[in-house]
Amino acid sequence: MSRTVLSLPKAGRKKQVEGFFSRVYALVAQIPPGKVMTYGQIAELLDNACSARYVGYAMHAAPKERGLPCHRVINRLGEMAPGMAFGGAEEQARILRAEGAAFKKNGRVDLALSRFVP
DNA sequence: CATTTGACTTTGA
DNA sequence: TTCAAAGCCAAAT
Repeated sequence: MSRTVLSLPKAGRKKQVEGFFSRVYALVAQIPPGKVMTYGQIAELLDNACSARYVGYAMHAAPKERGLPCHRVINRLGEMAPGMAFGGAEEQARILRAEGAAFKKNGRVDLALSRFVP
């Protein structure tokens, strides 16, 4: 099977793993509650030195223990991670709504209002 | 060092 | 908004 999950830096690993992932973590950690950011937005803030694809990938490898509000990071459509990254898209939407994020009738986040702009 | 893959984005229809 | 295809960059094997 193709694990290819790029295994995120394990806690027991050496230092200096902080390459691209930690950078995303730091940025996501700066997202205030009630606000969300798109992968492309983060990628752009990272000096465009990376592709939006990898930004989301950093989330996939982002350990929740790190206190990383990955649930505030969504795609440009205002949708969250497919499948179950947080327990379900509905659960995810509920969390963002609890933080005060603006939601559209479509059930998606209103990026026009909840987009975090540094 | 080359290949593969991916929580995305953009453009066109 | 949705569907489809291409582009993109970085890390793992």
